[in-house]
Amino acid sequence: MYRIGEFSKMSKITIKTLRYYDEIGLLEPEKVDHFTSYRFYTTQQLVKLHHVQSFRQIGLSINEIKLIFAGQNKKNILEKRKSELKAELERITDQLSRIEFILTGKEEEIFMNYQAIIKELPECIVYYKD
Amino acid sequence: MYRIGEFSKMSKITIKTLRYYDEIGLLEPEKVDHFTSYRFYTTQQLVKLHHVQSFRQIGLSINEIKLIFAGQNKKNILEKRKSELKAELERITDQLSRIEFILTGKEEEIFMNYQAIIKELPECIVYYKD
DNA sequence: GACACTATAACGCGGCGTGAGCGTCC
DNA sequence: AGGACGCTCACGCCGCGTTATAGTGT
Repeated sequence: MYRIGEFSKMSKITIKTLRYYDEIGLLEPEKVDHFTSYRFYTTQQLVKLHHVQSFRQIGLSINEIKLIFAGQNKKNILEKRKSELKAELERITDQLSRIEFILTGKEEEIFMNYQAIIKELPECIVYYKD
Repeated sequence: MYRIGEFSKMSKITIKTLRYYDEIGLLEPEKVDHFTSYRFYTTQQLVKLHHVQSFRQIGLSINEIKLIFAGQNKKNILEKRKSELKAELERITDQLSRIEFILTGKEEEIFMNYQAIIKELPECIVYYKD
């Protein structure tokens, strides 16, 4: 039985995070002293916490990790995360190309034309598409 | 002069976001009626808001956008964002390979060995590296 | 008077970090 | 008795979305 500080050092998870995981019911200590409210952990929790860490490392939300612990199909959740990551990948490459676009100065020209249009049609529905 | 609802439709930015941008000083309306507190926008704000949108689209934080409007070196901020995106890219490829690792079932074996070690050395410093 | 429009204020989200202000162990 | 350790609130972050409640315009 380890107290929270020692357990924190073993797992390299901050005390605050451990208390948070307890609060939300993700990882509860083996025992809690009724009088002092001190938390006590065992190696069992260490193993589970290690699982939590590896799931966090691939970007699963805490709720998703809870679902896995509750017996939900792990493969489905991982596949879902995989498609999220692919979407993120697209977003990032899109953002990178947009940045390049701006850095090469092409955006300035477009913007100037754009202002010209607005000056020409000050009350028009240039933007208004619905 | 457009009221917030019309301006929202023109820019396709929600009313709530427009009010938020006003509140934090990112984009203030041209005029605010002293009596009714109604906000009034012009095409000038429409142009600026368009800029905000394109900066948001590349993932800049609102503070960074404020800095650009305040005259800070735009190129530096964009380069900084670029390096952040490259870091994100690495994180994503790492997460994807970790997921593949778990999905191919290799992780189970490691985990089982790991539990065996813990059982053999229940009070040892297996995790304790510092 | 109905109904669309506007306003402010306060809370929620995720995953903790950061204090304040206490009690406990050795 | 002092210092390291533990506890429980409660607020901060970011970029808004979501009610709730009330005033304004036509």
